[in-house]
Amino acid sequence: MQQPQLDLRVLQYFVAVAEELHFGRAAARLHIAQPSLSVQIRKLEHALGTPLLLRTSRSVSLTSAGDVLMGEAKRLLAAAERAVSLTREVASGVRGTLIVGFQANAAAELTPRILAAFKNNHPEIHVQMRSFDFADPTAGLADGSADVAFVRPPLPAADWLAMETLFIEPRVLVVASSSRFAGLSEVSVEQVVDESFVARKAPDKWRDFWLATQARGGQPVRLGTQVATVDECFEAIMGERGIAFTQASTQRFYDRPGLSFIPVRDVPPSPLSIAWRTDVNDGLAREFVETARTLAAFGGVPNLVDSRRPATVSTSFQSN
Amino acid sequence: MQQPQLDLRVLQYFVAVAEELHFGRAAARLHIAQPSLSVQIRKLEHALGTPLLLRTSRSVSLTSAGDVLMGEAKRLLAAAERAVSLTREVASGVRGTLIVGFQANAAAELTPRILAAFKNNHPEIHVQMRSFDFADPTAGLADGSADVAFVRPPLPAADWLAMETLFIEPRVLVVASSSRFAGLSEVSVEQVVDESFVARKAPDKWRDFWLATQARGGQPVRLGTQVATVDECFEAIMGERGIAFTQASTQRFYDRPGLSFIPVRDVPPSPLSIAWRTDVNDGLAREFVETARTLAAFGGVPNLVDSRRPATVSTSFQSN
DNA sequence: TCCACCGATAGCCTGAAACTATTGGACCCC
DNA sequence: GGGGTCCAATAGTTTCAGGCTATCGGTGGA
Repeated sequence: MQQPQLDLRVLQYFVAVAEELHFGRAAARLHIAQPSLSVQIRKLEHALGTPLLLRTSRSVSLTSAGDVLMGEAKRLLAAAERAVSLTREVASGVRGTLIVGFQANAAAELTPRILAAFKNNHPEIHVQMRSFDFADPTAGLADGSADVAFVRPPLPAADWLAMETLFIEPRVLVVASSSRFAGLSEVSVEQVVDESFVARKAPDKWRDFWLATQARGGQPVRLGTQVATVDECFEAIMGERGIAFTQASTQRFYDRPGLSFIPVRDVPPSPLSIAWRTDVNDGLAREFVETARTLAAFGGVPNLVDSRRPATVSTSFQSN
Repeated sequence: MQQPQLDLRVLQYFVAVAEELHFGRAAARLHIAQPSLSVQIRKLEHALGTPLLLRTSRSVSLTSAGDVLMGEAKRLLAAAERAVSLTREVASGVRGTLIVGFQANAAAELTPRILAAFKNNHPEIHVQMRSFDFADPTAGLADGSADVAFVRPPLPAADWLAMETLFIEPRVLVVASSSRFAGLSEVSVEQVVDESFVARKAPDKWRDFWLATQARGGQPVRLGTQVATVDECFEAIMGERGIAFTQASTQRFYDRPGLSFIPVRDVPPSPLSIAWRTDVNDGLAREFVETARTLAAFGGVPNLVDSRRPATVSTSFQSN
């Protein structure tokens, strides 16, 4: 993150001038003197490296850049104000908070719909999405830093953990575009058994699931780089430091030049589940789960393994 | 718009501390001295009226308000940066701009889909949505301040104007909840012919369309308040200064306590069209129209008059 | 031609925010 | 339990960004 070299106050000045198209009136509206305003706008233009306003001694008009900036500035200022009041409301307890843990692309296409529906039903609740890296497959539930989470089983069994599968999608192989596998319409695990695999820095059971050790017929895995996040993973793959399996939806969220996604014949699919803690009685979390279940039943995620699967409740791993 | 009393620089300071959970390291990362940082954070907390960080002499942690603010701050900073680069790109001509005029709720549920699809097909183009009040039913096309526009016919005929209907929806009557009409399942124009109507400050033909003068059987209209925007209109209605007709989709976008929407039996429906200028050869505008047409064919707007209507091209008003 | 309008410039002044040095509380370890 | 270390807070100083007033200069209308 760079220094934004942008000052919201100056942005407000600019919006005032852009709306009034008159430095004098804008200055009056801002309760500052006209010369101060002129100077600030000039500085802003200098900082951006482009004129924003065309002035004659009789009129002021916006350049196209100024026009764009005005729109952006208004949105920014509104967002800033919302941020302030949101923070105040959370602080004062007026507004409750639900922290939703997730990894990578969360529940894929379902995520925005679930969030929209939940916010619609609970406008007084602030939903905080929090991303977790591979080290915690429970996406924050384990240490209580999330109230509810989108997770990908298998998770370590724990009696305080409950989850419900929203959908099941196939896994695909990710390779560098330069790889000899790139462009194949399908591969089998056997074909890639001798390749280096990018491994997730995660609990053994989870790491092994993503290395598909079960499907290798006892063949040991050649380990490539270890990674903590999806981005690191794809970075490693593009750098030809290994290949990896991932859920099919990542192709739709992370596709980029240099990567190639190939269906795999004989790797078990990956469920996407919503999980929560059973040892805290969190009504909001339950409502969120309810919303997620409803939306999942609607469908809308492409390329599922079995879209007719009924929603079922299970405690981690095996049924209870 | 209030003064945001928020400084992006300070927000950046806060994010650094929130991420490092250590004033010394954060200060080093920001290239400032630790005491300066402490002071700024304290000021920020004071301005927001709430503690954001819990400090002991051995550790720093986030309060829930701090947690929320961190998320908001990151989004704000990212948005600020995007605003800067967007403005620069537009200024340098790297990024083209398409200005889309609209009124009220634009193309209703279709709007975000059209925008998303267009942005997907033209990631290098910045789409600027610009709202217009009733005074210009062409939503900026007339004076060239929009390249393409969502409009609601009938428009004044003009040979430089072309348009294409995306969908047609019924019109409904809007009244205050306290009105004797509120709660009726349906009304006829005859029933409300003696009421005061909120009139749009607009060209006669357009104003009359929205007063439904054609459907009144020659009865003159009692004019209530004159309004320039939808918000003003609903404000007037809630203040019982008149009632009005509006397109059905407004109910889904502007519904609020104090307003009541009632289907009307015998008022002609309102088409929503995409319009552009024929006297400038704007490829982007044509592409936008194309996208809109395609998405409209998909449907997805509830409660249409005739969803089987084929897309047809016509110059304003009558066919050409 | 003169005047009114309006943005830019010049010069001054104040306060916000940076810096350095130091204090004071908490934990660790012997 | 006392010395050492870590770390945030406080004190006091300095600098400069941004505000102000006064004025200039260019433009268009009367």
